[in-house]
Amino acid sequence: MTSVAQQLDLILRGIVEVINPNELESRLVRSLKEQRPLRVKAGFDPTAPDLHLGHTVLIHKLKHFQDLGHQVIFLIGDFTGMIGDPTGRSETRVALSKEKVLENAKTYERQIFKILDPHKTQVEFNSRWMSAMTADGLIELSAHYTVARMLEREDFHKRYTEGKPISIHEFMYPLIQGYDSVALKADVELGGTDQKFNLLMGRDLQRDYGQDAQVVITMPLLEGTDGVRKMSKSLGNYIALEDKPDEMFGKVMSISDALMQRYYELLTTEDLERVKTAHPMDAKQSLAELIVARYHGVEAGREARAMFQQKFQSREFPDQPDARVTLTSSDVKDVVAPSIGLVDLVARTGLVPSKSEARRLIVQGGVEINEQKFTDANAAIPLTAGKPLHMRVGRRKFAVAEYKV
RNA sequence: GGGCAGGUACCCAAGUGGACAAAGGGGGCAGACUGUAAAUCUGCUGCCUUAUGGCUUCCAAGGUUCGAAUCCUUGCCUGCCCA
Repeated sequence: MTSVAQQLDLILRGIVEVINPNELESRLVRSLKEQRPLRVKAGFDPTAPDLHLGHTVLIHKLKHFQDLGHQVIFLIGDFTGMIGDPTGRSETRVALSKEKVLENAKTYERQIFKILDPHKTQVEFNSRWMSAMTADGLIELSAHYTVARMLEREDFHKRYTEGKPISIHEFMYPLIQGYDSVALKADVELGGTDQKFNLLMGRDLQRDYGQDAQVVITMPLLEGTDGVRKMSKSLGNYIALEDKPDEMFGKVMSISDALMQRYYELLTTEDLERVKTAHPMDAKQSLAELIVARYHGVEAGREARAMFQQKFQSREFPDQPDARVTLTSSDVKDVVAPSIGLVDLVARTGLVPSKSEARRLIVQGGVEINEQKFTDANAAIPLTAGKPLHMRVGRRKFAVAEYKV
């Protein structure tokens, strides 16, 4: 086994905070002495099995522990996911069926095992112990914490002072997350900096339940593609692990140079000094290729890069368009001189949500056919069998429309 | 349980009987500029058959009115104060 100093070196890389560092060290010492791996836990929401790069900051840290021989626990908060939406607002979270939860879990595994070793990872669901808990147990659990302390949590505090609604059950979130640590006898819990309150709850509860308090390690939140707000699905600024290679590549390329540095720092082990001296665009392409390769394979990474260069740097029509449309004689008015309205043609590609949107796009100069810009929405496009139309729809979408008699 | 204030488009937020598909901001999309960058500037941003056109929107359901996001009634939801 690796020495404590070496372990700390890897564990502390890239983290924001350890609570508390001395405890971490003594646990590692004990673990080494007793030949007992630490139980390292990180929890994930079951409703969004669509993992994105933001999540991987945490998963990579789990991987570090795993590589050091510790027991990694990937906890799926299916029970917490079932009781409601913590951010309040109007959208009530739909309760997930057992089948759906299992399905989501499968999806999770498919994604996390691109990073973690499936044979060494313990996947848990908190419904395992929470569903079995009686109302008595829940009341007892709630008695371990006070409302005043609950309101210390930043978002609760903010909402409370701003007069925004907070439902009672939202208080159960941190409580249950903390109790998960009790149930799992966690030695370490990892989470984003925004999870600090919930992570500390685990420490308090473990002490109350007669266990050693877990060590808490917080990781930075990765900014989304907008470069400002944290990466999240609901903000739409995310790069999902299961994004198609081209899409993933494109999203990475659209980030700012400053953000690129950040991505290199948190998502790779590349030398940051070398990145700074490289041409920003080359560096960005290399980053994009690296990330695509990690989740789709080396070959896919190379292809995505080539495709990108073709599509956007050389402005060539891609080998694989985003949509293909086949038109037949039933789509045209006059079979002798077949043609189709431009708005209809664009709408038919399915690359715009409505005909109004198609019209707007055309008027604003966002549509090209065979490298010629068309801005008259009412234009009729003549069709010839065997001569497919190569269309650019918006900035980054391409379609091929073919007329067949 | 009582009193008060609210519920407007993806989000925030104006509007308090007709000129409202509804100000403004954010976000998004497009154009220019570029390195598909970012920043900046400009435009667009409910839907539909050609549009000086039609249709559906302002929590929900009724009602008043020639006409309602705007007034009335009931219901649902939220916050504050009192119990």
